[in-house]
This record gives sequence, structure tokens and C-alpha cells, in this order.
Amino acid sequence: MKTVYERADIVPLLAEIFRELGYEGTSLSRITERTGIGKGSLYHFFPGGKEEMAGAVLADVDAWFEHAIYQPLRKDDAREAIAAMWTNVNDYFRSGRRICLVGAFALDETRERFSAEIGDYFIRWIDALLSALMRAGCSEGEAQTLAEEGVAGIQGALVLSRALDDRVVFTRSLDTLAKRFDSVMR
Amino acid sequence: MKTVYERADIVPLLAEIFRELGYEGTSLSRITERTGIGKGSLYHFFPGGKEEMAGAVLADVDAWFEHAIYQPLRKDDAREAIAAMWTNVNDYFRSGRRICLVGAFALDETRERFSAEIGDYFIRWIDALLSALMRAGCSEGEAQTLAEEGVAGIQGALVLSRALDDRVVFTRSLDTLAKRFDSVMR
DNA sequence: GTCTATACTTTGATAGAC
DNA sequence: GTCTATCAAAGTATAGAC
Repeated sequence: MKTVYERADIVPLLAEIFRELGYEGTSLSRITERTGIGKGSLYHFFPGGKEEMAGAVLADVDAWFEHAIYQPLRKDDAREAIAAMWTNVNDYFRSGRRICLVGAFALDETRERFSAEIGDYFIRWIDALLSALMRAGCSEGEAQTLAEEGVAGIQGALVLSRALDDRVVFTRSLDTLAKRFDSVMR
Repeated sequence: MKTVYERADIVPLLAEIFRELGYEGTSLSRITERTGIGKGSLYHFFPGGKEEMAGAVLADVDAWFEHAIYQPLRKDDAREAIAAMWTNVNDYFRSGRRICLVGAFALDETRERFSAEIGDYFIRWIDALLSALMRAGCSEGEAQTLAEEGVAGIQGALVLSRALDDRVVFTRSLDTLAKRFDSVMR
């Protein structure tokens, strides 16, 4: 019995492992252990080894956010897109049981390897949110502050809910942020 | 030329390394490389190896926060203690160039090793802040929400400022949070 | 594409001389 | 207390059979 993979099937599996163990904590043996995929297959799809695997995961995560979050924020009805962001983010991060890989990579020296990708992910999130807020009637300064506060607040909520091992904290934090946004967009 | 250390001298050095490299990324050889302290000395002070080193660092960080942040929040003038928290936190985290070790450990599987210490650090921070907010005139519900929002906001600001490699983001985020607190305490 | 075997490096940890 | 030497285990990566 042997399973044949495509690269696209492997990336989401790798993503979960990098999320849980971090870049340094993720070893090829633990990947094999959790997925059943041998080193031969891994190096066939990712000749650049672990670094290429993490890069592919980052690109995949980025593409998901671009499609599900950023584009609606830039193009759709502003209030609807912001409301959708809160529910999509809550689902994506599984109410805080899943962390943000990009944020986690930003904290330690892994950042050095992927600084461009990491910076880009957050810049584009903030800018897309800024765009929606302005279309919803915020001044530019107000929108910039609120966009940064929203994105940082989500990251902080992930840290806190993991630290307290309490998913209610995450959902409640998102709720507080959403109310704050609503009050400013009035 | 050989330097003789005490355990208390080593812990802050270890703290910086764990902060920059994370738990898994910190190897004994990199500790020696950065500090000049050999394995012999390290195992003399920390017979339990890397895990004991990280534990000692966590205890040291916790003690600093207890003394510099939590106790004033619980016992001193509420408004002054909150104001002092913002400046002390900004200094401690070096305007976002330094990360929160406890928050970083919370994100990956390192959490499993130190879940009690990590949870305690954040619980006590939130509770101390809650106490100050209530003494400053907040209702309990309002204070709970705001305390969580403040602590999560600091953690998120650290992630964001590292991701964007922009320390202005951190200071500005703290400023926004401080204003929010002021407006509620009126 | 996947597997097994293997090369080579680095890891955490220990022992013993000084 | 610190040093050097050394260990077994785990790390990344490669080669070649199938």
C-alpha cells in the first residue's frame, strides 16, 4: 500500500506541522512520522529541502489570505468585507487553536530567511484593511491606526489564547475588535 | 584568560539567545559561540540541560514582570501604575526590537514544556491590570475586556513590529492602547 | 515517485583532567 | 568551575534501486 502525492497535497500537511513545531522544531523525521511521506518523496518535490518546504507553505498561506481576505477588502463592499474578515479569520485560525505561521516566523531568527514574504503578508493585510476602512468613511489617519490595531490585535489574540489554552479568549478578542471597528465606521 | 560566572550572570545572556533563536533554535553550541561559556560550565549550573536553562530564563523574566509591572498595578495608584506600565513595557521590549519570550514559547510546541509558567505569566498580567482598571473606575466587565485587549495588543504589536522590521509600529501601537485606556478611565 | 541505505553534520549530554 | 574529549542520537541531505 503506497500513497502517491502531488506537491499541492503535501503543502497543507507541511503547513500544519510547521505551525505546531515552528521552523526549527520541524524535522524531516517528524514530517515523515506525521504524514508517512518519506525523505525520497519530500526531496523529489522540494529539492531545496526544509527551507523550500517552508517557503512553499508561506506562499500557500499568502495565496489563501490574498484570495479570501485581502481581495474582498480591496474590492467588495467595505462593511461586508470587514464583517467577512472576522468570521473567516476565526474559522481559519480555528478559534485560536491554530496559530499564524507568518507571525510565528516573524518572532525568531526564521524571520531572516523569509523577511520579504513576512513583511509583504502583513503590509498587504494592513493596506487592504486600510482601503476598506476609508471606503467605509474613516479618515486616512484613523484608518491607518485602526488597520494596524486590527491586524496586531489578531496576532496578539492568537498568542494569548494559546498561552491560556482557552479558545474563548480568541473569539472574544475578535468580537471586541469588531465592535471597535463598527463604532468608528458608525 | 578565563571568566568565572555565577548562575545569575548567565541567565540574562541565555534569555537574549532564547529570545532571538527560540527554544528549538537555541543549541548549546550557539550558546557557547555567543557567550564564550563552555558546555562544562553550562551543565555545572544547569544539570538539567537546555530545558532547565529555559526554565530559569522564564522564572527570571516572570520575576522582573512581577516586580516592575504586576505589583505596581495591584498596589500603587492605579492611573500612575498603568502609565508606568506603558513606558516600562516599551523600554523592556526595546521598542519592539526585543520580543516576549513567554509569548514566543506559547506559539509552538515549546508551550507543552512550560504550559504552567506561560499560563501563569499571562493570567497574572491580566489580573493585575484588571485590578488597576477597576480601581480607576471601570466596571468589572469593561475592565476584563480592556485588560485582555491590552495584554494581547502588546503581544500583537511585538509580532507586527518584528514582521515589518519597524520599531515605530510598536511604540505607536502602545500609544494607541494607552489612549484607549485613558478614554475609558476618563 | 517512492523506497532503502547511507554520508556527513550537529545535537544534547557525560566523563574526567585540571 | 572550567576545559577537552567523547558518546549516542538526531539532524539534513544524497544516491541509487525499483
